[in-house]
This record gives sequence, C-alpha cells and structure tokens, in this order.
Amino acid sequence: MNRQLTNQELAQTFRYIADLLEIKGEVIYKILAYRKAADSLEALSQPASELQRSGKLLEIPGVGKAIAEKMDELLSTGHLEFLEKLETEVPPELVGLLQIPEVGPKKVALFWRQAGVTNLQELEAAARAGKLRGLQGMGEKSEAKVLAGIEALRRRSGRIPLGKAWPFVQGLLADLRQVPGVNAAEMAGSLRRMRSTVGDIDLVAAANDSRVVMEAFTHHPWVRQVVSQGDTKASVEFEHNLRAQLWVHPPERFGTALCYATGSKDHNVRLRELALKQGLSLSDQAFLRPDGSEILCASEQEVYAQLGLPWIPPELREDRGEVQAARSGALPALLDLGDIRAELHSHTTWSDGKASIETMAEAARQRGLKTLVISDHSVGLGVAGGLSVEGLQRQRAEIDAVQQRLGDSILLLQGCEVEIRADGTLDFPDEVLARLDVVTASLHTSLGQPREQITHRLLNAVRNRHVDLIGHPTGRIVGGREGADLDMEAVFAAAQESGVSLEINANPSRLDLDDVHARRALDLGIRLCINTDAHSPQELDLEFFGVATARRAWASAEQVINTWEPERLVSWFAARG
DNA sequence: GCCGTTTTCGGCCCGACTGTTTTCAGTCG
Repeated sequence: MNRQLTNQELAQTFRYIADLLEIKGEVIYKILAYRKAADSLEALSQPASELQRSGKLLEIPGVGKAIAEKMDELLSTGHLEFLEKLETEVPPELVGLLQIPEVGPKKVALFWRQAGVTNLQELEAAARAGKLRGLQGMGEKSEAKVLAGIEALRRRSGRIPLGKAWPFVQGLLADLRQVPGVNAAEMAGSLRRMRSTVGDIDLVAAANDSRVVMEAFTHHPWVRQVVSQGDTKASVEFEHNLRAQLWVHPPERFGTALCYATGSKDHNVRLRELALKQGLSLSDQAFLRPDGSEILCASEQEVYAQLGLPWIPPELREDRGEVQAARSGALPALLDLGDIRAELHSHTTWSDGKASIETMAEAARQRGLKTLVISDHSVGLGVAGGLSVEGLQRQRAEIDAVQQRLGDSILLLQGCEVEIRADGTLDFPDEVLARLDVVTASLHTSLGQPREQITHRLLNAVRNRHVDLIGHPTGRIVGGREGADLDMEAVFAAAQESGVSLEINANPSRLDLDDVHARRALDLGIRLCINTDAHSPQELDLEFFGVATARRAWASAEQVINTWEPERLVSWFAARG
C-alpha cells in the first residue's frame, strides 16, 4: 500500500482543486469551502489519516460530506477521480498563472477561453504579440502589467523567510516613527503573527494627516517602485522583491486597523461573527454600532474588550481555537522570552563554532542565562570538524577550567551534538554518551532517505536512553529544503515513551519543529526545548524566533525545559542516564 | 460546499485601488 498522505499534501490537493474550480468559473462559495478545508487540514494537530481510521473526518472544521468523501478516497487510494476529471476540463498549468501579481482567476479564464492560453509560455507570447489588449476589460496597461508580473514572478522565489523580513522591517519602522505626525507604527500581518515565512510585509501607522506618512513611505530610500498609492493605503516594492504595504489611520482608530491588518483572515472572520452577534459591524475601516456611529479603538485591547474577549496574542491568531479559548477564559499562559533560563545547544571553536567556550559562556551570562550546554559536533560530521572521543575528554578539561573562572554565575554543561549516522547508529558508543552531561542527537546527512528508513533511523536515537534532546528533528530549511520524509506520529509516540525532549531550533532558517508539529508534541505531553544552535555569541539572540514559534504552538513556560533552573535541569539530565 | 443561541435553506466580510467599462469588474488582503 502507498504511504498515507500528510495533512499538508491533502491541503495542497484541495487548494489545487479550488484553483481549478475558480478558473472554471464555479460559484465562489464552493471554492471557499475547499480552501477552508485546506486551512483546517494544515492547522490540524493530528494526521487526517488517523481521523479517517476512527471515522471522524467530518469533525474537521469546514469539512462536510462531499469533502470528507474526497479525503477518504485520497487517503485510501492515493488519487481522486473528481480531480482527474477536472484536469481534463481545465488545463492544469493555468493554476500557475494565478501566481502572477494582478492576475486572478477571472483574467486566467479570459486568457484561456478568449486567447487559447494554457500555460505561462503561451501567455507571455500572447502578451508580447499584443494579443491581450483587445480582450474584454484589457488595455495596453493591463497587458504591460501581465508582462511585468511574469518577470516579477520569475525573480521572486516565493515567500520571504521570517529571519530576513524581521530585521528589514525593524529598520523601516524606525524610519516611519521619525516622520512628523506619526503617532505609532507597527508591523502587522503574518510577520506580526511570526509565521516562519512572510508574503508581503504589512505595516500600520497612526497619524492624523495620512498624506505626509504616505509620501515618506513611498519616497523611502529603499523603495524601488511604488505599486499603488491612495489616501489610506500604499503598496511598494523594495530590492530583492520585498513588497510592503502600509495603512494609515488616525490614532483613535489605530487599534481597529492594527487588529484587522494583523489577521489572520480566518481569525478576523471569527471576530466579525462575534461582532455581528452583538449587532456590531467590524471592518478594517471602522467598528460600528447598529446606529452607524463608530466605536473608536486606539488599542487592540479595546477592540477585543468590545467583543467581550481578552486581548489575544498575535501568534495565536490563526483560527486554531483561540477565539473559543478566549471566550471561555482558556487562553494559554504563553511562554515568554523572559522565561528562558538556559541554552541547551551551542557550538564553539572545538568544532565549527566561531568563538571559544569562555566567550560563549560570557555572552550567555550577559544575556541572563543560568545554564549553557556546550554541544559541539561529533566526529561523524567531518565538515564541521566534529570531536573524537579523545577530543571530548580534552574539551571537558577546558569547560571545567572556564567554569572555575566564571564561578557560579552560570552553569556550563558538556553536551555533544551526536550524529545519527545513515545506518541509524549513533556516532559514539553508549559508554561515551553516558559520560556526557547532555546528549543531543541530530540528523545532518542522508536526509533524502525513504520514509521508512529515515524514520527508523530517528527512532533509534529517540529510544537510546542516553539521548536527552533531538536537535532540529526534521532537518527542514525555511525557504530551502523540505524536512526529511519522517513519520512524525511514530517519532512523537516514541518520544512520548522515552521522555526525550524535542527541539524547536530557533534559528530562523530552521524553526524546526515547526509550530504545528510542536503543538502536536505538546498535546501529547512531550517536553520541548528551544535552542539557538548558536555558532557565535550574536546567534544566542535568535532564541526570540524559537520562542515565537513555541508561542504559535500554544506553549507555556512549564512545557519548555529551557525555562528550568540549573538544579532542575541537572537532575533531569542525570536521571536520564 | 458548509453550516445553524436568528436559519436544514439561504446565507457565506468587505472596502481600497486600478484600469478601463463613463458606472464597474477584477484583484488583493
């Protein structure tokens, strides 16, 4: 039998169906239903295949009889007759055209039905030949836009990793806050929700005279092109194909605008539903009473309060149950960066790190950490100058010496990031692992192994009683490579049994586990750790991104072992052997 | 196609911006 489709793959299939139906010209609500089902699948904390076995597919929000049947067929057979038929009606490559900016389903349908276009090459040829300008609703400008859009599509490589967008936006916001009359300027959208990748950058500013802010924004030195500009909203493009849009509202309405622009779309729909039940109307423009008068909210707290809710942290605003939780007073007490007391995964010049043990220890101490685990690579990772057994012994002596010098201001532990070899064995025998204070096992090589093989490999490490942590479990690179094809449910089950802690690697190019996996792990009672994997003192600051990912997974401080004091950590590691 | 402390049928968020269609359709978030 074929392996089970993942939730992600199912979601992709339903989104693809929605796109095809939209080009075909189906009623919009049918299309929205497929997209809603896809959203739910992605937010699901357990595999749909599991729900299928227990006959609970209909319990997925937004999944009714028709979609449940299709899901069932996909999970059971690996294909879907409905989709195969649809693909004979609508040329599948048309879906790719939706990626072109300013080209939506209606335009694609127009190009297809009126100009015979079935793929990107044909569209480009038609545009260059001037064959689009004569179509209904098209002119020369629209035709040029299509060509420019195709070029932009070729340049950009999808969404921007959070780690790139974040520092860029800090600079931009600092400049906007300097503009005379600007009362506040904040990021919004997926960036504020701390998703691992960001589409466009959304910003909201409070000012009484929007024109001054708009001028400053569209003339910012980093701006390469102004895409659109109005009184309340402007959209620009920077170098490297970063796009940003700015909304400007008067200060007394800033909370309403910020809340709306932060989203997510589905979270906003929930809020709107609550507003409607109270006879209120909530939109990006205004929050209105039944008589049409406006409820002005300068802060988000006021928006939520009007709806009878406590303020919901942006990281939770994904319509994954947060509004219901807020209503019943069951919002989690989220982990905060200030709760972090320990860094459990760091590198030094003993392998591929840039700084000495002492420099790293001093940097950790300055950041208020009470425990630092030095976990250089093991010998198997040759490119990183991994340590041999003998090297580990010499390193232990230096760690002890640095500890002497630093006194009890910070506790240094000797760990090791031990290779999980391609055959599933660990780089060191058990008696060597037993001498280490902390053992982190990680996959770095042969990540492309088939599912069964690589899962088995990771399970070997999870079940080794000397292993305390699993580093960046899937090996994914944000905006780069997919994670290994792991059976994550099997990994979670084994972790639950062995008590091993799974890492959220805080480096923004990893963020691995991701938020959905992390939430599933927490639901199963698995303890998480959040580590920077720092190779230099500055990288210790990346913890922030890992904490954000954990917050998106609804993590509390107690569920993350980095919040523990040194004594508790030491006894936990010791008890694990 | 989904859903129900207004409904098992009739809704499903809605406004800004752009280009072209001189009154609106398409896209976007």
